[in-house]
Amino acid sequence: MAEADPPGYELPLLLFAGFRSLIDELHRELAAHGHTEVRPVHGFALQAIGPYGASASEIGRRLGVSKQAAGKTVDRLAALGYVERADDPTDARRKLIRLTPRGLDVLTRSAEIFDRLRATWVDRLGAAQVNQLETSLRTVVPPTTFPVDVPGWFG
Amino acid sequence: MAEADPPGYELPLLLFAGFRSLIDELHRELAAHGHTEVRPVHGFALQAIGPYGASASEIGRRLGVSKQAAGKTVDRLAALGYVERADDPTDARRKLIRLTPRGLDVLTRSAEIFDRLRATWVDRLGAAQVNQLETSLRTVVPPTTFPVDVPGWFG
DNA sequence: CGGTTTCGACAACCACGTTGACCAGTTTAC
DNA sequence: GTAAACTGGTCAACGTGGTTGTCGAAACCG
Repeated sequence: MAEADPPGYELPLLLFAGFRSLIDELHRELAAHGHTEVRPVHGFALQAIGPYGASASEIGRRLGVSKQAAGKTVDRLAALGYVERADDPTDARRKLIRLTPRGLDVLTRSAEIFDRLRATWVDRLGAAQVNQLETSLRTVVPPTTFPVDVPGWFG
Repeated sequence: MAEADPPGYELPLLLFAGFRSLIDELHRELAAHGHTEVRPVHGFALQAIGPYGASASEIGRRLGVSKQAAGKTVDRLAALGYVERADDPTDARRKLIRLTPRGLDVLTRSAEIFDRLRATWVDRLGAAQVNQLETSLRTVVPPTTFPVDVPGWFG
């Protein structure tokens, strides 16, 4: 006979709880390495800036928010010492946002931490299950909302 | 040799994209049924209120936010017509927050929509895969952060 | 009874998003 | 080459969802 399917609302809850547990753990670890002020939103922004820098408008487009919102986030990241603004010699309007060493540090550390976190999932589920989980998700998530285009939808 | 594991950051991104795609679709459908103003946060709050009602402080505790924040959310939900405040005859301090028919409607509709959404995942992945995905997640998410205790972490 | 706790509300504040407006600088079209 | 159109960054006003602190009224408990 048919297996008793759980109610549909459990799926989003589980996805969210899984995501959240990873993000919470990430920020616990980051805080333990001196990055106590950085918040999930900042991580997405730093990722959007990337190693080569970007303009505020570009960041906004990558994140799916207005350039004004991106500008505010850059203000905040600059105040925290994660990025710095530099004039663009080829375009006097543009300000190039670049990661500081501290900003780069949070990015590389995040990558390490995520790798370690994934490894703990492999420990508990096995590599096959984790790969399966990833391929399953990859086939159902609409590619347009991936990889960035993240914030703003919650509030 | 070892299979090439994806970088660790892909896992949270996939989880989030999966969650987000479901929530986005939910709110598209709700909007199509007249619930155009309700936001994801409100859904969690309505769920926390439940069919028997709750006080604002209780809602705050269930959601993991302050009673003041819960009170503001209740204000908004009341303005949108999803809940109403009633005096508690057994405790003159308390105000009982109850779902209006409209509030109940959004909840029952959400349940239907989530069921339908899960069914589309089953169509694309097969029942076994979806069940597998759910059991995998169930084993790795810390039970303390489940099922509620949701908002406030992002901002 | 009196001390402590709890509920709901008010105020001030913060983080992060939105629009609209504006200037300065760059591109494009004629 | 100049005028028009577009683009980048910033300022202002506002909305929403959080926070803490304070407070009076009601309930609980010794």
